Amino acid sequence: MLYDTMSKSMRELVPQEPGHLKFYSCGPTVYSYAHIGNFRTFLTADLVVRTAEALGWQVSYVSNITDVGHLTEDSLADAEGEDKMARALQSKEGERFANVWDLADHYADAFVEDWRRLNLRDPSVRPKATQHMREQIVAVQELIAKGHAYETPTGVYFNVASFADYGKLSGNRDQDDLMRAVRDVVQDDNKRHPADFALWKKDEKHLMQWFSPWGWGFPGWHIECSVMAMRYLGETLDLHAGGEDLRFPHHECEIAQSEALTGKPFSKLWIHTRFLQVEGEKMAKSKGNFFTVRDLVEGKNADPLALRYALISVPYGKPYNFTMQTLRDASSNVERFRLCEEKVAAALSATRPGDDAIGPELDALYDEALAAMLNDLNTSVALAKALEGTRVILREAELSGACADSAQRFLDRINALLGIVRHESDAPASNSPKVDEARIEALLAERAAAKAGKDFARADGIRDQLAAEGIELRDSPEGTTWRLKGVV
RNA sequence: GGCGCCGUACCCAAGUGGCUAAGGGAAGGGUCUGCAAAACCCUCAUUCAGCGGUUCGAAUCCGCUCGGCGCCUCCA
Repeated sequence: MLYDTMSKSMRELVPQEPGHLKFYSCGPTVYSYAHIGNFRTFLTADLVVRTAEALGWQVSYVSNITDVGHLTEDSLADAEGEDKMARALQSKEGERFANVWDLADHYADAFVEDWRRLNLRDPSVRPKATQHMREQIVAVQELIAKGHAYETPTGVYFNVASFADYGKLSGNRDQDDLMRAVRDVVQDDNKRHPADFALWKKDEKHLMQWFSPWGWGFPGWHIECSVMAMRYLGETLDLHAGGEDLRFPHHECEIAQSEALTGKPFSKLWIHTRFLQVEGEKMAKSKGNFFTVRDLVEGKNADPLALRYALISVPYGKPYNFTMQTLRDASSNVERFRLCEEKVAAALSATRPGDDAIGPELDALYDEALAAMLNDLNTSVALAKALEGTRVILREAELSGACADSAQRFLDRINALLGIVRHESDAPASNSPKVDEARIEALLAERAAAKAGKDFARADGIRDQLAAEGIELRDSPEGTTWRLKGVV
């Protein structure tokens, strides 16, 4: 069950081909590092995939990378390269790149790195817009042939008047009304209707350009997703996802193009992830509350799993106010899973005799977590059930071998569903801590000696010293371990 | 002007007609510990922004008021 943005109601997601989900999720434009708001949206897609897989479905999951810098749709076509990527190239961070292509590659690679750090499943296909130029040109030609598009001196435009359903997703049916409200709309006199949108822009000065039947230029923003989605998933998708801002115009335009082309529904269901706010305000660089994944993970030593936990802790359909406190809360929760992993690993090798006292309870909790995810991805409840499971595991003084097997199964299944127990990819889990491990070991040895000699003042002194450096000690009968605490 | 969301304990937050209003964090008490930390156990909303209404019954439905927020051709 998912909340479908098109019908504005809860609808059951039923794949056209039983047990095989065809899913497209709009990816980022790679002109900068992706921020945590971007990732809330991609995390939603990830959870859809994981939930479908938990059901035993096969999932064809396509998530694109937009590596073409698009102009504002209504800007004049002579925009002198003033698109997002060109602007990024001219910015301070962009100076190190030789050209826009290098810039796009760099940020695309960084994006995939962050993606894996946050434990997102790799899509079946991660197509790039620049690698599907021919298909885009062909699609535009077809739209012209079918009378849904026309050429002007500045480009090729989709004729909105030719598609009666335009506005069915966003509710923006009254174009005059829309025009009245929108400020700063630059009119292009060559367009037949203000709402017509570009399929192809003629521009011989653009930093990225391709040759087409209409001369040199570049494709409109919306056409790439239509083309790539249909190329890999067929004419009708089961589900299409994206951020709430994409509902209009991007997805509205995708529908118009795709359905004009095929005469078939473009997607059965649509879901849109609400925007993330930070410290009560919209994220903005000027407000100082703008965070990329690497800002938090590298700059603040945040555990990537904790960040993932925090970002999925509120269901995708609700507004979410991200704060540093939320991240700290998430850290202690993620720590619980880690403790369980250690405890279970130890119990597995100990193979103590005894009954499986916790198996049925854990299985029930997993079922409840899955049921919550099936209910419009209710991550709050799913996470609560997962946490209750850790309590069940941790409250046992000693896990029997049978209990350990059950606990392991629970952790594996929870991790497959929510991705919060352990890292799944080979990507570096976190940055190598900038600490001198040998020195810490030496101090721990000294402290152990001090403790043995009842010199507790010295022992506590060492503990305080390390604590000041963000290193937390834990004494146990087996000895002392240490770990680096995040500084968020 | 159009479309839409939210207001639940100190904080985050689930619950959308009916058993004791999930879960986490913080806080307080206890077990453990040389002392801590971590872990575990216990405590922590007669009440769901306010006011009316519908109903045998509402945090949940309807209306109004107050407060906060998002999207509307750059944006996840």
